[in-house]
Amino acid sequence: MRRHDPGRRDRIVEVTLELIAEVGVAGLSHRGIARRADVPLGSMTYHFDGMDDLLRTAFTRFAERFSASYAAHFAEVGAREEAVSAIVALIRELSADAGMRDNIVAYELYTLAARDPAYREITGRWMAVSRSELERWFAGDVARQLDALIEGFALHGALDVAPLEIGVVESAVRRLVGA
Amino acid sequence: MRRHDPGRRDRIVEVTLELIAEVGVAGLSHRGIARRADVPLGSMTYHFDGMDDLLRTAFTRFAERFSASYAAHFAEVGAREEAVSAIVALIRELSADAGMRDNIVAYELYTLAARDPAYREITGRWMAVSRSELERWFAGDVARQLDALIEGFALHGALDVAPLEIGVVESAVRRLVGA
DNA sequence: CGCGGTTATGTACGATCGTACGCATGAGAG
DNA sequence: CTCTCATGCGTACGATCGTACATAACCGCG
Repeated sequence: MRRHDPGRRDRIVEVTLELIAEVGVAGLSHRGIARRADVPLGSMTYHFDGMDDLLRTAFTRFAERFSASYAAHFAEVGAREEAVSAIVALIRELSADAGMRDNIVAYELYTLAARDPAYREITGRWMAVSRSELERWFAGDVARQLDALIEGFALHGALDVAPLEIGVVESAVRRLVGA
Repeated sequence: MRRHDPGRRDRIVEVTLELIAEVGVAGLSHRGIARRADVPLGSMTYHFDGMDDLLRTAFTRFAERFSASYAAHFAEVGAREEAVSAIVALIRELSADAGMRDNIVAYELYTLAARDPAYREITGRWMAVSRSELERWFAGDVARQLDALIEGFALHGALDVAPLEIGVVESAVRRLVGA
C-alpha cells in the first residue's frame, strides 16, 4: 500500500485528459482511469465528488493549458503583419493531424458546454483569452471575427475530407484585417 | 405483443436523435432508446448491429436533414446581396437558443468524427453540401471561407458567454465577399 | 513510546449494461 | 383450414459500472 504519493490528484487529472482523447467522455470509467493512473479505485471518489467533478477539473486544466499555448504562440509577435502570419500558422497547426488530439478533447468539451452551462463557463473564459490575445493587434470587433474564423477553419480543416489550402486561409485573414 | 409495426426502425432512429440531444452519446443505452421508442429491447439488436451501427444511421439522417434545411434556407435567395443577408440570418439562427438542440447533436457528431474516420465521411459530405450551396453565388475559395466563418460564429455564439453582435457578423461576411 | 484522529484504501453491493439465443408468432403457400 | 418457416421478441447471462462504508495505515502530539 502506497501512502506517500504527492501529485496523485494531478496524475488522475492528467490521465483523464489522455483517456478522453483516446476513448472519449463516453468511454470513461473510474476504474479505467484508476488503472491507467496506477491509483486505487477508492482514490477516485476520495479526491473527486464523482465523475462530473473530475470532468470539470480536467477540462478546466485543459482550457488553461490551451490558453497558455495560445499566448505562447503569439508571444514573440511584434508587428501587425507578423500577427497575420502567426494566425495563418496557427490554423495550419490546429487542422493538422498532429493537432488532432487537442481537437478531440476540445470538441468533447464543446459537446458538454452545449448542454451544460457549467461547462460553458470554461469555454467562455477560454474564448475570452484568445480574443484578448488578438486584441493586442486588432480592434475588438475584428478580433472577434478573427477568432471565429480561426475556429471555423480549424474545425473544417480537421473534419472535412477536402484538404485545407493555406492560400485560402491567408486571403480570408487578410480580408478580415483589411489589408 | 405488437407484430405489425411498420416504421419501427425509423422510430428508433428518431428517438436516438432525441436522446442524443438530451443526454448525449455518453448517456445512451439500448434500453433507454427502446423504452422511449416503445419498442422491445430485442428489436434494437435485431434492426441494428450494435450501438455503432445505430449511431452512424442516426447521424447520417441528421446530416441529411440538416443539409436539406440548409438548402431550404437559401432556396429563394436571388441576387448576391440577398445571399449575404441570408448568411447573416443563418448565423443568428444557429447561435440562438432555439437552435441549440441541433448544435448539441452536431457537436456530438464532430466529437465522433474527430476520432473516427467513419464519421468523418458524414461530416465531409455535410460540409461539401453547404459549400456547394454557397458556390451558387460565390467563387469556390470564398465559399470555403464563408463556410468556415459561419461555423466559427455559430460555435462561438453558442458557447461563448459574451453575446454575439449581429453587426460584427455582417461586417465580417461583407469583408469576405469583397463588398 | 503509545495513542487518537486524519487520511486513504480495499471490498462488496445493487444497478445497469450489451448481447446472444431459444422460442413464440403469424403470414402465406398449398 | 393447416402447415411451415422466416421474422421478431422475451429473457437470461456475464461483465462492468458508480458508490458507500468499514477498516487499515500513517502522522503528530502528549
